[in-house]
Amino acid sequence: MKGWNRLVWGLVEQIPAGRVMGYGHVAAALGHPGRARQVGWALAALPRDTTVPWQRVIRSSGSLAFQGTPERAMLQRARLQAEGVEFQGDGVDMARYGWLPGDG
DNA sequence: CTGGTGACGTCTT
DNA sequence: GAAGACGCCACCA
Repeated sequence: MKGWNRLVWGLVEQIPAGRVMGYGHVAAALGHPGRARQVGWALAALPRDTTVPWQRVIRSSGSLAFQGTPERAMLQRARLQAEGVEFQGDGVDMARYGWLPGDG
C-alpha cells in the first residue's frame, strides 16, 4: 500500500453516490494541487474487484476519462447513471453533480 | 540515477 | 471550439 494510493482511495470512498469529483479536485483536496495525474495513476492501480467507487472521479471539465478505452468508459457511465447522474453528451455538469469534502 | 509513461490540467495557437 | 505543447511527478524497467 503506497501513500498516494491510500490517500486517493480514502478520499474517493468518501464521495457520496450520485456525486462526482474531478482529478484535480481530488489532488487539491489531498493537499497536492496540480497533481491530477498522480490521482489517475492511483486509480489505475485499483484492482478490478475493488469496492472503491472510482467511477465518481472524472475530469475537471466534466467529461469522462477512458476516451481511449471504451470498455471502462461505458462501465463508468453506466454506474454513474445508475446512481442518478445525468449525462449531457459525453460529460457531466460539474456545477450540479460536483462534490467536495465537507459538502456532504 | 536515467528515461519513458500516463484514469490530467492549463495555456497558447 | 479544437488541437498541440508543456508542466506536473509517482511508478517501473
